[in-house]
Amino acid sequence: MTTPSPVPAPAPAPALDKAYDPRQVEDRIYAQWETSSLFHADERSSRPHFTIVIPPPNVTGMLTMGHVLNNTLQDILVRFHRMQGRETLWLPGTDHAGIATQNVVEKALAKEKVSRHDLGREKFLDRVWQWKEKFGGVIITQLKRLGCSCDWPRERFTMDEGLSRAVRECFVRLYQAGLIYKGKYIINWCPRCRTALSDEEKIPEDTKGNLWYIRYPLKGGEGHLTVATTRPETMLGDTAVAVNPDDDRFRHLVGKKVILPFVGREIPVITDDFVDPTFGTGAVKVTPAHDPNDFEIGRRHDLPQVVVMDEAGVMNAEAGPFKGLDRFTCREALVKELQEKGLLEKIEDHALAVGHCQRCNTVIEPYLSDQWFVRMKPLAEKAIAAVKDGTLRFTPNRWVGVYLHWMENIRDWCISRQLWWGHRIPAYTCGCGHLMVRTEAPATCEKCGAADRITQEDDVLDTWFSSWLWPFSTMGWPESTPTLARFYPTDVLVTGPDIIFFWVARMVMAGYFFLDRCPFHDVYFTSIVRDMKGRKMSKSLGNSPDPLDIIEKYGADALRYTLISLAPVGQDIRFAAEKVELGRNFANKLWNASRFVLMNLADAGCTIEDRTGPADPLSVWDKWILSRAQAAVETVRNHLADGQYKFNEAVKTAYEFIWDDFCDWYIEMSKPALAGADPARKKTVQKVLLKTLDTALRLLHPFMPFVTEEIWQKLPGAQGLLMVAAFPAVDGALVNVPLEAEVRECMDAVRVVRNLRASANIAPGKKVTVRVVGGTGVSPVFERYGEMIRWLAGIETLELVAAKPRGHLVGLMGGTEICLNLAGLIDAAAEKKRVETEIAKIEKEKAKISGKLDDQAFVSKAPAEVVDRIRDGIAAYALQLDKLQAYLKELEAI
RNA sequence: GGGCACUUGGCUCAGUGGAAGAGCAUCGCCUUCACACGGCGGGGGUCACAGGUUCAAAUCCUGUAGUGCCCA
Repeated sequence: MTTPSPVPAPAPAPALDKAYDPRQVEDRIYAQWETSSLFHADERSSRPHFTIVIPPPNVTGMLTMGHVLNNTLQDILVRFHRMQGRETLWLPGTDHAGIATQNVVEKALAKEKVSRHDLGREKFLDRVWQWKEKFGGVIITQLKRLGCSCDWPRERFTMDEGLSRAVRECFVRLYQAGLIYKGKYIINWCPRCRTALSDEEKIPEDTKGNLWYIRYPLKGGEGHLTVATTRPETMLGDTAVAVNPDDDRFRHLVGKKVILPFVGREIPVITDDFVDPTFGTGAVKVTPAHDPNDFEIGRRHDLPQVVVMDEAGVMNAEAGPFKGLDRFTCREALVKELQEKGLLEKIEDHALAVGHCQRCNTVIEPYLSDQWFVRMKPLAEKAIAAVKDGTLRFTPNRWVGVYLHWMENIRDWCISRQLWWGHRIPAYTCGCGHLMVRTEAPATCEKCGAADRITQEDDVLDTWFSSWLWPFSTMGWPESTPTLARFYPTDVLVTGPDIIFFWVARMVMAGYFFLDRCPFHDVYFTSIVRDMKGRKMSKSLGNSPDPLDIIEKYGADALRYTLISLAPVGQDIRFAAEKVELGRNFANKLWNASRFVLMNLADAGCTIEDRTGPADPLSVWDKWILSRAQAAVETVRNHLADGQYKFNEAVKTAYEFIWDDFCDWYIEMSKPALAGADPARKKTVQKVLLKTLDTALRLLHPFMPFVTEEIWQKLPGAQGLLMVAAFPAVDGALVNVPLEAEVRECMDAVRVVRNLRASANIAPGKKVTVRVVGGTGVSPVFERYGEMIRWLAGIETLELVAAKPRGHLVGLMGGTEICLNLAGLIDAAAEKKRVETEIAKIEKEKAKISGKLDDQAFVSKAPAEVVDRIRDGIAAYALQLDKLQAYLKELEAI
């Protein structure tokens, strides 16, 4: 008899619907979680913490498949650690996305036929804020649909007051440290956005262009000097022609002057090491105001800088006859004119990488202008060391190379943007010319004392200038808050490799500079979600399914499961919405297994708190599933450990445990006991079923939180919420490896019989007679576990016999003949064919390994264990062949 | 031009030195009292190609081809 449960018998479990319907569950469960306040991290808690800050999505953004993957991974980690009792903070928020947001609002204004300039800066910003309040942050709601367990009351926005203060503080400190400067340099300019961009925001695209060979007439004489260029329109801004100092072809021209066509300027022929004598003619035009290399040459030779176009990419007065033309129109017109004047020597095809604006894809113009920069080299040192000494770990590890290459060749960061939406640069200039960098606007000029002549910089800062502070600005920095003290540094950053420079690297630098701590110890770089043709998902291609539609159709758990199982570490994913059926089917399988368990628990009187003990007559099958559960728990824990992050392996383990071990085998094994006459046995099985289901639900919860929570709460004895129930730990006492091997043998026996049944087309419900040849001792599993084998294989009579009976189909388990009685009704021809195929297959396998033994080198050098295994294998095959051939002879005799 | 990754059954992908795996698709049987979003069983691959290391290579090395990404 079992020990009576100390807890009063719970009410009979409610019957589950026949199929799982996520739409009836998800919103309700999420509301339950949210109102429980269990997403909230308490900074007063003394438990060890686990912290993740969300990569803040753009406030204009909508949930994409990329977000789904990224945030599901974070949620898995967060839920996994929360269930282990860590004080867990997942800090959410959104990013103000300067250019993107300004573009969106400007587009809306355009419909009213208003430009931002019509409104003026202040009114425009009011409109942006209005827009943000109304439409911004839709993505937050969408993340909730996904099941994300963020600490929502802590949600932050990069433009909110606290973070803006952090940005100003950061700017001032860097300025005071001499790491911020302002100056006239060549920067990347987007003529459509009309702002400067950082090097990282310039996207190079391979383009088929041309190389134009242009003749510059020599001053005061006959002839000309020919230069080759990919951008002829910039010739209007040329202030020199340069050749390599070692190039003898041009030696006689150095120091002479040439006349710049169209504008008539006399420009010198100079020498500079930068010039590659093998490119074009070996002579290059020098345009210091429109090319970064020419800019450097210009500085070395003190050349004038002539800007020939305006901020919109339209040629200005310096362009002479081409004034007022767009830069591309100008190119065409200018080339045509050159041709007519006989100054165009030739045109060659030339492939080159043209920079495009990350936001609007307009061709970037290298442009001379006054901008603010951060000196990066000093910041990079600690960030390099962190990765090299293992303080900071990347998964997959290969991104270390990319990171280090960028860090070690780091260039100064252009941080000013000619936009309105963003953090305005906290620099103030007095009419007297004095510059003041302050976190708050100075009331009077510290130099001349004037109060009414101070103006703030018009420009705003690069959006990433606020994002790089995200891991600590969201926690209240520069104040020293309890949250910061408790939860910084964070643990893991989960993000895409596409923003390794934009964000990851810069966060590391900021973390060290401002807090002298690496902001996280692990970075997990996610896969990129592509369509089935391998193309990146994008709005313009229209190949990105809306995750919300998928959630509506299949459920959030299904989407989470499918994406995770498709995402091996470091590999891109090919995704199609139909694949989510995988996850839906799994959720349904789990639902129905639970339904079965709950239906069979009505009279059990046990709860999930009950353990099986000495009083419970545990069968081999009970012990088997409990042992399998330990294996699954251990594997999942290992796969999710720091530095592993094998999410796909982890979820696969849970899947196989639930589907294969629990559903396909244990549930089937439990049926005889549940229907049997032995109440003690039945009670034990009920306990094991409940226990195993409980473990399975806890194990799977981080991956599929909704369905597991919904089911778990229906389990007898479940108290509170699964999301804070303990994650399973391995119970070593339940691990039984030899027993698992024995059960595997039973399964093999069952499979052999099922196989024979299928080949003879016997209906599943029809019971059969099976005779095992060899009598006692040959195959102990039949003696010991005959009862279960009979049940699982649909056998009425199972006998051990000394000799192979007639009129039976024969199958082999190892060398043991398993014979299915067909009462002589054998389709001899079909059976002969089956056996012949089988023989051929085994012979092929045998031949494959036999060759090895003939090789002396193998026998002498390979480990004995390997050689033995091959020997055993050959012997086993030989035995099987013997039996099958004998059987074949009998068949032929029929 | 340089670097990184990938190339395994029809499709999508696991598998890092010892007898080729999963899911989907496909074929056969079954609407059996958890589940047809299911069960049982089957078929299907000289692991891109060529060399090399090793007793042994899908796995390690070199090269070639193709694909993708990053950098210049």
